[in-house]
Amino acid sequence: MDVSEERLRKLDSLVAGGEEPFGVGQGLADRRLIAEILGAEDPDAEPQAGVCIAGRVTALRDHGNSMFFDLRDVSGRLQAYLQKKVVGPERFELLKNGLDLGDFLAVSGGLGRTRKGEPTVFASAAQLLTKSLAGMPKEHFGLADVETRYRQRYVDLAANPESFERFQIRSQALAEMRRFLEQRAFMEVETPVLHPIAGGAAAKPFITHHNTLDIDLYLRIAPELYLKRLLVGGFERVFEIGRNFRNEGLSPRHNPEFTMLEAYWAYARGYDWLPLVETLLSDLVREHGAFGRGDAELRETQLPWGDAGVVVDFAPPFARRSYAELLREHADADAFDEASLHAAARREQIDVEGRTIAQVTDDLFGACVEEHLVQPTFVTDFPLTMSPLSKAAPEDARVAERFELFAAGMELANGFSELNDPAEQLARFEAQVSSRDPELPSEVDHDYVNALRYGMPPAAGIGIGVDRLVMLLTATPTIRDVILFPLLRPTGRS
RNA sequence: GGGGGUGUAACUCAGUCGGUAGAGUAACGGCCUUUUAAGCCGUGAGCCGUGGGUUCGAGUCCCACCGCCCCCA
Repeated sequence: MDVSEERLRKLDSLVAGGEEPFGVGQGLADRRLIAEILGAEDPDAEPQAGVCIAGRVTALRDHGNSMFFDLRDVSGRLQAYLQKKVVGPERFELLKNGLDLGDFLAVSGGLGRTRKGEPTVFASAAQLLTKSLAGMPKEHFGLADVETRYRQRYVDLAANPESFERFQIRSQALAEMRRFLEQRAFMEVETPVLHPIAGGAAAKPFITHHNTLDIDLYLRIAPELYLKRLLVGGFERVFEIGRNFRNEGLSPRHNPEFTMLEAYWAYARGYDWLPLVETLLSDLVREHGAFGRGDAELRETQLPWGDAGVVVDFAPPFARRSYAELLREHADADAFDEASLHAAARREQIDVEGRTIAQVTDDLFGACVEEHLVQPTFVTDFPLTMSPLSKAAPEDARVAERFELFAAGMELANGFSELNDPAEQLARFEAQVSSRDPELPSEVDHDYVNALRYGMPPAAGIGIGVDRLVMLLTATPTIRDVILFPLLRPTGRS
C-alpha cells in the first residue's frame, strides 16, 4: 500500500468519524493578534486567551496519549498540543490515526507556552479542514529536485520556506515600485498585449491569430510605442508593469515571458532618470532585499555569483561610464568606427556577415564589457546607430542621450530621451524594414509615426527588468527561481 | 544546434572493480502526556528515466532517445 492509498484509507476513517475533509472554512483568529497576546502576557502564566487558528500540519510529534503538531500559515509556524484527556479518547484516536503531514487543521484552545517556552495552542478542540492525499516532503529536507520545484511550484512553496519568502519579496518589490511612481504623479495604464506590429525592441515575437478579424497578431515584445502614444494624448507621466514575450532562448537570465516596468515622463531628459533609479534601487535593496531588511544603513546585497560570490553596493551614486569608453577599454574598439568594430568582433569570433552594425556592437559589448559591470553602473551615451527610438544628444549627434544600468553583469534598466520627430522616426523605421532583420519589425508602424505628427512632447522613457531586479533583491542566480511558473518543456506524465 | 553534467523508494541521498538494491526521513504496527529533525522496538516499500546492445551476469560498460541543469553558438 503506497502513501496515497494509506491517505485514502485515513480519509475514509476520518469521514466515518464525522470529519469533513473538504468542508468549508471558518472564521479564525488573526495570528498577528496572537503575537500581541504572546508579547503581552506573563510567560509563566497559565494559558488563558482562547484562540482558534488554522494551518497546514508541517510536523507531527506523537507521544501516545498526547501529540504536538506544527501548524503553518502565511505568518509562520505555531505549535499546537492535543491531549487525550482534554479532547476525549475517541476524538484523540480519530485524529491521531487520521492526520498526516500536509493536512489543514483548525485548532481552538488556550494560548500559552510550554515549559520550554514554545508558544502553543493547548487544544480543546481540533477539526480537520482539508485532507492532503499526496505525500509532502518533510520540511527539514525540503524539495531539492529543481525540475519538480519548477513543474510543481505548489510543492516547492509548501516545502521550501526560502522559495516562499522569495516570492513574497517579489510582491513587496512590485508594490514598492508602484508606490514610488505614484508618489511622483505617474499613472498606471494598461496597453495592448496583442500587437499587429511587433515594435519597441529588437526581438523575435510570438505569433498568434485572431479568428474573427482573421489577422495574425504578435504578443508584445515591448509596450513602448503604445505608452508614447499616450504622451501624444496628453498624459504626462505614465507607467505600465506587464509581461513581455520574446521568442528566444532560455537561460539563467532569460525567460520567454518576463515582466517589465516601463515609464514615460514628459518634459524630462533621458538622464533625469538616473537619480530616481538610484533612489528606487537603493530603497528596494534596503527595505526588501533578502540581506537588507531591518538595517537602515545596509544597501548591499551578497550575490552568489562567481566562485567566491560578490558584494554589490547599491548606495548611490552609481558609477557612470560612457559606452564608447567601456568598449575602448575592454574590447579595444572604436564605438563609432565600423571597421574597428568589425575587427574587434572577429577577434571575439562574433558573426559579422549579414548583420547590422548595431547587432555586432551589441554582441561585442555583451562579450567583452558586461561581465566587468559588477557594481551598479550607468552606461551612458549609447551610439545612435543602436538606439532607433532615441533622440540624438544635442552635444554629439553620434550618440543618444541613452543609458543602461548594469549590476552583477546583468542589464537591469534602459532609458533615454525619446525621439519625437516623425520624419526622423519614419526614416529609422524604413531602415529597419529594409534590413530584413528577423528581430526587427517587417513593416513600418505608420500609426505610431502618425501619432508623432500630432506632436509628442519631449520626454524621457525607461524600462526596468523586474525579474532581474528581483534576482538581485533575493540574491538568486536563476531567473526561474523568481518566476512562479517558468517555461519548461511539457511532459506526458501525469 | 554543439559540448559537459545529471536522472536510484514519497523526500534527501549512498551504491566500490560488472556479481542478491542501501541509509536517514516519510509510511505502516507497537511503546510513550511538554516535544520541536522528539525518542525507542519492529515491518513493508524500487520500471535504478526509456529502449536497444555487450556480458554467464548491467544501477554500474556501450549506443540511441527523453527530461532537467550548466557552458557555448
